[in-house]
Amino acid sequence: MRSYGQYCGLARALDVVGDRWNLLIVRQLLIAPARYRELLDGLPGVATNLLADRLRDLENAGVVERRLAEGTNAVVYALTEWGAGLREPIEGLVRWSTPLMTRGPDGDRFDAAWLVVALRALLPGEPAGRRSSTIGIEVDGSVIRLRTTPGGTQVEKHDGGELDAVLRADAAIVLGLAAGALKLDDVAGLVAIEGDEAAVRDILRTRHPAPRA
Amino acid sequence: MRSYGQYCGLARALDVVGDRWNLLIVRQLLIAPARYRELLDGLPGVATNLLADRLRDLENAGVVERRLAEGTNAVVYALTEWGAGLREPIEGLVRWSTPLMTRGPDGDRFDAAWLVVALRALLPGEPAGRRSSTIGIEVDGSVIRLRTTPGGTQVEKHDGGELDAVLRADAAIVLGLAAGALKLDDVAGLVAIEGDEAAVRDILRTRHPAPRA
DNA sequence: CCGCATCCTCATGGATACTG
DNA sequence: CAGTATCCATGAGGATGCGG
Repeated sequence: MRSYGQYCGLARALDVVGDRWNLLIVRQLLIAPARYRELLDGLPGVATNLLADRLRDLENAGVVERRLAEGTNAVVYALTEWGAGLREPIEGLVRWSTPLMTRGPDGDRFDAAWLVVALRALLPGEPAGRRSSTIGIEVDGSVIRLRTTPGGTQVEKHDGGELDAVLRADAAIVLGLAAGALKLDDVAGLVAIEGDEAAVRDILRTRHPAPRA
Repeated sequence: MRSYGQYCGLARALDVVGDRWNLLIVRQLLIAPARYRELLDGLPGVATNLLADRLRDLENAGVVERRLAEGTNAVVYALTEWGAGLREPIEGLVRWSTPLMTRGPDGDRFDAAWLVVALRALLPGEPAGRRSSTIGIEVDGSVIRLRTTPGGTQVEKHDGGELDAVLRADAAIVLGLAAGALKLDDVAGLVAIEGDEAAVRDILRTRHPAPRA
């Protein structure tokens, strides 16, 4: 990218990550380190030459690093510690975007893994006096796991294990609930809950302040 | 801009503000509402047709609004309430960028007004038990004012009035101090302080956690 | 002057085919 | 699978024009 040529933190940050696709690549790596092919699949619409270019740029800038998967010679892309620091501004953009998400997917593609980033940005408000629980969010067949502890809420892909409850709904409903734009009782017919419903209500209670359109 | 076509908050946010120059325009309007010509001057490198295009885009998206200056028919651009919500992700990017700023302005252009955004992003950590004070930061002939209150720190352009102290240094030093990368005693020869030095040290004490390169 | 609109050139992005 | 190479469409950047 052409540099803005401005001695300003925002301008220099954008010199590094302002190029098209760059922050979406970082989003994918915030979910988990990934192979080239996984990135291609998780970034529908990207051209393969662009992905290769951007990964090189981000590596040279110190945002991304190539690792070798254990034993094999397979390359795995991951964020450096500094690159992982982009989580904060990215979460800020996700919170800011909630008015853009309420109209639903329209024709846009969707990948349930993106919810790992979005729910983490939207859910963990002040850790009110909550009890610990583990609930699953099932969207589009995939399950995201939320683990509530007194310190905050962990959001991960679910890879099996015990769940106190499972909430099943489509993406727009889940995001609306997490952002506080929807109340569980308002969309009762569109949501299925199995297990400890009180734990689900509890986890949806605290959140960051949401912007208004 | 071409939409990413992804039902993801980050992607939709970037559909709105991811285009080149957009976030820098928002930066200028976070400093203060501005006329077209002021934006042109505060955004060195932008082409005038691009600025006009982007302002139209941002207005259609609901980020920016045109106002009429009192009495006159002069157009003033300002952020909507939603647009002002971009302050959080922008401040996150500014904090993330500190490793990029320590090498100083190379040949980059600089405008002291940009410090209003940067210092606000870097300085207000937890409001430790500090006393209230008003200090000026003079960089490049311009003065920024920091008003410390128990609730936090205000950062504004200085338009006259009482100051408890004035710190004079160049931009890289000021940013290094605000980010915590520099200690006042380490750069004593490069900084001039007039007035209540203890108030200056006090205001530089609390800040956000800074990322490492 | 201010607030844009037009025109032109060139760098970048996007889609697809190809290679180690 | 993990990228390169190629070709074409789009958009940025700069100069300039023009009405209020």
